[in-house]
Order: sequence, then C-alpha cells, then structure tokens
Amino acid sequence: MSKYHHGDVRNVLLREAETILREEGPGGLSLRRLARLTGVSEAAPYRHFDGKDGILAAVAIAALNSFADRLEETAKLALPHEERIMALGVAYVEFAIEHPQHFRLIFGRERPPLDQYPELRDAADNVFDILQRSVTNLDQRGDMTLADAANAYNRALAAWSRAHGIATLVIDGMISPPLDQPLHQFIFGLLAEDLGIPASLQAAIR
Amino acid sequence: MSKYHHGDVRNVLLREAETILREEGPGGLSLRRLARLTGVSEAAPYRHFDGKDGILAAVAIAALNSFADRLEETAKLALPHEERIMALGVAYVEFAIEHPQHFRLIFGRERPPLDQYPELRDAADNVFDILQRSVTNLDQRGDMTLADAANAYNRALAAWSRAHGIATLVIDGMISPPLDQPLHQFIFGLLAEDLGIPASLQAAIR
DNA sequence: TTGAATATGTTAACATTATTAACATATATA
DNA sequence: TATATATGTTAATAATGTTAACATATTCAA
Repeated sequence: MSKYHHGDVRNVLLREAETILREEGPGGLSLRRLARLTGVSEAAPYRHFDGKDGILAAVAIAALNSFADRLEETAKLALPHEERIMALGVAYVEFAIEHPQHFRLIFGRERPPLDQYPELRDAADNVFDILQRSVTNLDQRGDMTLADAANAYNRALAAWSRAHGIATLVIDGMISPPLDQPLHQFIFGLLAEDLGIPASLQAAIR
Repeated sequence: MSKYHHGDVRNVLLREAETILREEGPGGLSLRRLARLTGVSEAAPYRHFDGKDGILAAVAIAALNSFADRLEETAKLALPHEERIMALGVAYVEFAIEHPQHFRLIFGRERPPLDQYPELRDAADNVFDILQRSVTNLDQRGDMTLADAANAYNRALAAWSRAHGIATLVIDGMISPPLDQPLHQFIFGLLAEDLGIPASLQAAIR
C-alpha cells in the first residue's frame, strides 16, 4: 500500500481539525500538529486547503450548516408565533452551550474573513435568514407595509441580540446557569424577562 | 545616559501594548515586536510582566477600569430607574463600539484566565457589581424578599445579556447600525424592543 | 563607605509555528 | 503511450514565546 493518494486526506484532515477545535478551539489548532495527527507530511494540508484560514473556513462552514439545521428544525415546529420565537432562542443558546468552540468559530474574531470565502458568507447569511424569516413571520404575511417590515426587522434583531448575549456570556464564563433548574428553562426565563420599560419611554423612540 | 534602568520601561511597554491592541487586537500583539517598538531587548518585557498573558492581563485591567468608570458615571445620573437601566445599556454598547478591542479583551477568549490574575478578577467583578447594583436598584431598597432578589437578579442578567448581545454582534460585524439614525437611538430601540411575549407564556416559567 | 543582594538589562539558544520552494510520484487524460 | 495534473515529500525561511546565562545598575545593611 503506497502512501500516495490514499484518497481521503482532505476528509481526514477536516475530521481531525474538527476534533481539535472542539477540544481546544482555534488557538490550539496548528497545521503541523494536524498533519502529524493525520499522518501526512507538514506541507500536505496546503495541497487541500488554502492554509490555516482555509481549514478554519471549511470547519466554520460545517458548523454553520449544522447550526442552521438545528434552527430550521425548530423553526418548522407547529407552534404559535411567540412560542416559536422563544423556542428558536432556546435552541440558539443550547447550540452555543453544547458546541461552544463551533459557536465561537462561527461568530468570533478567528473566523476567516467572510469576503474571502464566499461559501462561508453564504452559510452565515443562511443562518440569519432562518432567524429573520422565523422571527418576522414572513411566510404567513406577505402584506406588510414598510413600517411593519422595519418593525419586524427590529424585533428580529432584538431577539437575536438577546439570545446571542446569553450564549456569549455563558460560554465565556461570565454567567453560570443554575444547576437546580433545567437549562432550557433558565434560557427561556432570560429571553422572556420583561425589563418593565414604560410605554412612554418606548413611544419616545419610535 | 546609560540605557540601563531608565525607570519607565514598564509603563512604556504598557502604553505601546495598548496602542497595538487598540489597532490590531490581541492577535497582533507580539512580545518581540512590542520590545522592538519600545526600544528594549526582546527579553526585557519578561522582567516586568509575567509573559504575554501578564501584559494582556495588565491591559485588560486598565480596560476594565475605564469601562467601570464609564458605567459608574452613567449609574450616578439622577434618572428614574427604568431610564437609568436604558442609559446603562446604551453606555455599555457605546463603549464596546468605541473600544472594540478593549471590549473583546475584557470578555473574549484571549483574556488571561481570571483565576490566575486576582486583580483581573477583581476588576471584572467590579464591573458586574456596578451593573447589578444599578439594574436591581439595590441602593434604594434594602427590604427585598428572597423572591424579589431573585427576580431582580434575573432582570439584571436579562438586561446585561441584551446589551452584551448587541455589543458583540455589532463589533463582530454581524449587525451594522443604520447610518441615518443616531447610534444611541438605535441601541435604545433594540434594548427596549418588546418581543410581545404573552403573559400566559411568561407566567408559565415563574 | 563598602559589599552583598536585588532589580533590570542583554545576548543567545530552543522549540514551535505558518508558509513556500523545489522536487518526486501517482493518476488522469489526450 | 506520453504528457499534464494532482498529490505527496523534504528542506528552507521567517516569525513567535520563553528561558538560560550573563552583565550592570541600584539599593540597602553592616
């Protein structure tokens, strides 16, 4: 069995990279180490990927797609609108907590620049599209005025921000979910928490 | 003038490190480059800091303190409670947008571990204390029941999460504040946005 | 004041990294 | 079959964090 062209180097590299990323994050991923683990030479990865960023982009795309699947699944549930928004938020945060490194790779600073990897940009856009479609309920209402659309967009941003904030603070260790409560309940509670902004204040900004 | 002991190397290193961090983030900070810029040998920084993490910790502490000052200033304004919460959220996000690298250093993955730098932990705790005190309005009410306290704590977490989510999404380029609107107004709008969760759903989680 | 301890510098070395050039061989294709 | 392409290798370059070994300035006690 010659060692040339065993035909699967790219996939093996990707799987190995995913394992390392899951355990140590982008910082722990070294191309040379990756090559050693995979059993190829130190330069081999460059034949299959555009350097380190190329590998990170490939893993990020996979992560984004599995994130999108998870969200899509939730978005498809037959639920009243408000409950679906909440369920989406919970799914969003749960994904982040279950796959913190993937989540960081998707959103963090080590993600390769979107404009250098069109597929990465597409995958990212797809995730936001799912969120926006679900939150604004576009499917059910094609008859929105411009103001309605702006408001719906704002609601989507606000909902996204909440979920993203909780996710980020939890995986960065700034918030610890209580142990005596199911995780989804904790998330739900934070998402739905009403700050009690009086209508007068809210009206002032519209 | 001998080049030994010019007495200010530590401060010069710190200032130079802050400049680099402000422009390029933690990734762009190389100890050797820092030493070259400062005009000392490559090993000199190790006499003043505990390696790279030590320098990052020192800059992070400074960043946290200026963040705390900014929040404290806002918290002291003579405003109705709800308006103060909003003003705090706006200040939080504005700081992040004005000093994205500092904000990332404070909360991100490149921040040295809190348990290895007690001063860093203290500075971080201080920031959350300010937020929590202000949001829960502890100063004005020493008479809370346990349930009140839990609710107040939850409101603080929820408010923090919202502001943090907006800040993170904006500085990571996932959200772009509209150019035809004052920044503070955009932030305010997102913070105050009501997702319209029906009371029945909210009641279910209490 | 003198002498030792300490603080603060230096250079040189080591191990690691990303990346590329130069070269070799297997596979695909005309 | 001959050639082009894909995929592999080794070796080199340049950069990094860190430490060891060494040198000099400063501090402080006797």
